[in-house]
Amino acid sequence: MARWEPNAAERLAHAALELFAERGYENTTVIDIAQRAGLGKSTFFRHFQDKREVLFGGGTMNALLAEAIAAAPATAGPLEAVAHALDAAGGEVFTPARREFIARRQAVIAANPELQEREALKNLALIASMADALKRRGVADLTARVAAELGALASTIAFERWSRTAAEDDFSEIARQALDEVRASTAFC
Amino acid sequence: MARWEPNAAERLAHAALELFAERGYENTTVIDIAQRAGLGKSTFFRHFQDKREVLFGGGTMNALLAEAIAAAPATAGPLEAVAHALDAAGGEVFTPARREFIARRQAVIAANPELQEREALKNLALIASMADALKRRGVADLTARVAAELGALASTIAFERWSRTAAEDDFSEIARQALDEVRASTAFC
DNA sequence: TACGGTGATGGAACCAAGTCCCATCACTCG
DNA sequence: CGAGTGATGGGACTTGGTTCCATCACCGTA
Repeated sequence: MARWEPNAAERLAHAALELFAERGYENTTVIDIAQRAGLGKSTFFRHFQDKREVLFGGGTMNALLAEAIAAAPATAGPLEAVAHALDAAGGEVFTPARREFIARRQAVIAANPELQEREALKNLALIASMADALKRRGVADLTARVAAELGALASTIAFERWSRTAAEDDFSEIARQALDEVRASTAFC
Repeated sequence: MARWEPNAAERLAHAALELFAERGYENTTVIDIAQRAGLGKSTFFRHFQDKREVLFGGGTMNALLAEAIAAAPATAGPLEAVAHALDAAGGEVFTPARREFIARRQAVIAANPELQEREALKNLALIASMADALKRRGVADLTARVAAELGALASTIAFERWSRTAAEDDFSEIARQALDEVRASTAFC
């Protein structure tokens, strides 16, 4: 079924992360990445829209969260539905097996403003996606936006904690805890 | 005091907005911008870090909001302090005189993902700046982050409404109203 | 076995963003 | 009037990103 070496995109993403970690994002050329993956520059841009995107390619995250929100029990309030989504993220994306990889990726992003910009935009899209999913459940517009925003904040906080854990803690549990703390904090505002 | 034609940065920003509105961001070259301002490419990059930054240059916003939060009455809670900051923004930045200009700028940004990325990052910095200012008032870390996030959301909503108003409504009032609505919405989460 | 179709690839030519470096020019001060 | 200062102009260069075309590996079919 597979021609040539398969998984070109995956190989490129892997090579890119390696090189970024070794020499930094700025000191790595697209040609460098392609060469390490045994490919050419053209092929790189056939698989990724631009150099940044090679770190953000696996993005089915939006759909995953939206579906999880849609699938939450009808009795669940907005934040409960969001909690459902974070649960799903813990089960499918932020798994113990990927923790190391994701943490290294995050370190690379943290070291480069260009990548932070891309991440910020992806995060906005994620929030919009969650808010839309909530509205489709009949949640009022503004409430949906607030809930999505609070969910994103909880997710960020949970991610910070989870990626620092040495133990193989479950992201879902950490996220639920973070979301509870965030919800409690709104009372003090 | 002034040599040559003064206000090079201002002239460049003005020329850039004109050209972006005329032909779009992507179809405008840095050289085009510089030429319309009567300057050279080198001079453009001497005044702005990159092509995107020409639309975000006037950014003393962070300091403005942080100072307004610091200056809020000691009795004010986190969200009241944030409201104070939005008030200041309405008085210094989102003034009736600049409404038209800012709205056109926003239209250009809305039409281009590259510019949206930059804006998203600036917005993150703004939130961090507000959260820091709140912490310096003794607000608990998490509460500060939540309040800053809610403030940013209120600001975004207020801006959407303000830039669409034909009348010369006061941003501060709209923002206060939006913040109240956001606060109320947290109860339904 | 031979042949054409398909899809992934490689590479060259090209444009624009951004950097570096140096010459130049306008103005100021002694 | 001459030296210093700071903004400018422009050219050479690297890299990101696009476009186009030739190539190559595999597949199905005759």
